[in-house]
Amino acid sequence: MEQKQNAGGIALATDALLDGLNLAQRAAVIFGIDAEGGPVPPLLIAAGAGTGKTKTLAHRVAQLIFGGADPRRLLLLTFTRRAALEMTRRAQQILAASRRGRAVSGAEAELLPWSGTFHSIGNRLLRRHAAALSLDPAFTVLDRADSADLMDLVRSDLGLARTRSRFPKKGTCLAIYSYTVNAGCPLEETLAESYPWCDEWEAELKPLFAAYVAVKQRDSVLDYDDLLLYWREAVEIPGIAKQMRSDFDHILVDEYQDTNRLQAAILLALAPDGAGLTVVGDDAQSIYAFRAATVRNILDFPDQFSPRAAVISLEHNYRSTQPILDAANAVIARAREGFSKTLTSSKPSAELPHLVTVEDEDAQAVYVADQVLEHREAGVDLRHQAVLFRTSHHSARLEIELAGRNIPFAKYGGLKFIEAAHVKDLLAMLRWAENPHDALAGFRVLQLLPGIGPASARRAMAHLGEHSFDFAELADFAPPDAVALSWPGFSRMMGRLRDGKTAWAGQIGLVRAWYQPHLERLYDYAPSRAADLDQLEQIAVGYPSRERFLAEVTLDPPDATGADAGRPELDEDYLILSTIHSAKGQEWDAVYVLNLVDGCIPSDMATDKPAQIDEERRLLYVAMTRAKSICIWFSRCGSSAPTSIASAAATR
DNA sequence: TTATTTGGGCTTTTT
DNA sequence: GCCCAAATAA
Repeated sequence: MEQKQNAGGIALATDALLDGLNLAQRAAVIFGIDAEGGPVPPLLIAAGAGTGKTKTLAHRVAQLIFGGADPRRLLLLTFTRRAALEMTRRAQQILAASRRGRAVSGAEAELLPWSGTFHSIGNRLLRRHAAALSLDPAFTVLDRADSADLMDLVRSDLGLARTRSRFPKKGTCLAIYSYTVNAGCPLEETLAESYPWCDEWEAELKPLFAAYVAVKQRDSVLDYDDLLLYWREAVEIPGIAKQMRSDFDHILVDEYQDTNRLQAAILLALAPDGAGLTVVGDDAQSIYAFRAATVRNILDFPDQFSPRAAVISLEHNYRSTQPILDAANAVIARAREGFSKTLTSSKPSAELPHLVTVEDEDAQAVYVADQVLEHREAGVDLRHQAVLFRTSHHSARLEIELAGRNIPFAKYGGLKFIEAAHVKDLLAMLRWAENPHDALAGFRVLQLLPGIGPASARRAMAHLGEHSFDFAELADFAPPDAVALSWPGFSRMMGRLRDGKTAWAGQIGLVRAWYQPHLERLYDYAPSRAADLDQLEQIAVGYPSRERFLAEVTLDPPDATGADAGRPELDEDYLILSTIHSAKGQEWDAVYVLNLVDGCIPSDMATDKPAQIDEERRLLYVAMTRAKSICIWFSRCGSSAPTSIASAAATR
């Protein structure tokens, strides 16, 4: 039994912590952590698919804490909140298993209070430092759809609504803007590189984006990109940077291959010499270039520091059988750049992955459904099987087939619960109450009243602005005659949300009581929509304040399917349908990959440049490496171009 | 000024 | 099949 002493004389039970890890994993867990609690040099863990990345990172966290690190001064940045929770859970388990848990968990305080996505951590830090950044600490956060709506409002204000030919739609405008911000790439270049069909609108887009930024500032609203932008701005202010650096002793970043330049800049500012910084990722799984993620971050990481940062590779795969890995390796081997590594498995198998050629989508849907049922008969639960596809609508035909056969399923990566109109209505009321300057929220809320359209809504907001955004003053606004009867009830309700006497716990009830008749008037299927709002209310009671609830729900929306919110009909076994992007980090016994057809994978929109083809290749690689023992791809009769990714897989 | 209808047009992936 | 702008009705 190996024992070390740290400065405080506490024994480090190293063996217990390293139990069940292979050599490379152990090396990654203990790298640079000495018994004296001295500075820990920067480290890159290049972890291939299924190599125990989460386990290794969780052990490293535990090791740090054992070594004396304060878990409250540990920053853990993950790609989703699900990943953050998983990491915390496992670190806690490891600590408990080594009978030292009480030393760190204290009361019921969360083990790692600073774990989450870049965006949610940014949100919290910005509120903390709001004053120094001249930010309103009550700022509200716009989700993707809200941001697009705001872009649309600004566009009509600028008179860009009626143009000779079709102007890019709001979502496209936002995507372009977002890319320029996250990649730090000039508009002209962004258009030429990624949005060539919008090239002719450069002269209009420029003022549009400038106005969009100005309105966000005027209204104290931040979009997703702002959370990163302001954060970077904050770390460029010496006083704030110093504070933030001294708040965290260690920073661990998961899925580093999918971070963008802005995120890398923030990290570098927080840890200029790399001390305490650990990043984990797999360049072969970089699939978010469209969101300005750049694989350069992970490829260039070691050279950011002097001396160079250490790199430890994990190449032993515990998930898939060797034949599946052979096929996956063959796919990725054709990529042009990357740390080369070859995954090996400890699970030999005679069962080869299958490439099934079908006549058309109907045949594909029938075949998948047959196979799913067959595997269930053989003992593989539906929840251990997943169907993966490139774009959300690729599963449409299959969904019909599954419904027809009564096979329960849950779909990830499709519509989010939060995007439903009635949910947005309710959230807009709360958001407006939180931040009366949030004109977008106000605009939406006001138009819920029958008889109030864009023009009256604008007037009402102007009235509010003239009276220092005091909601009590809404009572004095003279609405159109048609609204005269319903106005007092409305203004009273909004006023109570901000009068300080109505506790957060009661606010949703207040809002819902007012909203119910409007819900029934505006939408079909009111009862099922009301049920959604029940669910939202359930989620809301878990948060201590309106501000926390609003931020969390927009930064980490629950799924439409309610899979983890526990809808009763989904408690039983169900099949997983998911986009490949949303399948990241997950694994299933059986995986079916739809539409290995030129135009689908690779997407017909991503074949212009070799770099895009490479990303499609990595996407297929991610899909294939989700499978533990059964992997079935679907190709189409008469579509096997020799250069296509499909043929690389088929050579197996 | 608001509410509803009609017809043309269509780049995916998500924090 | 959904989004969006323009036309029409109240």
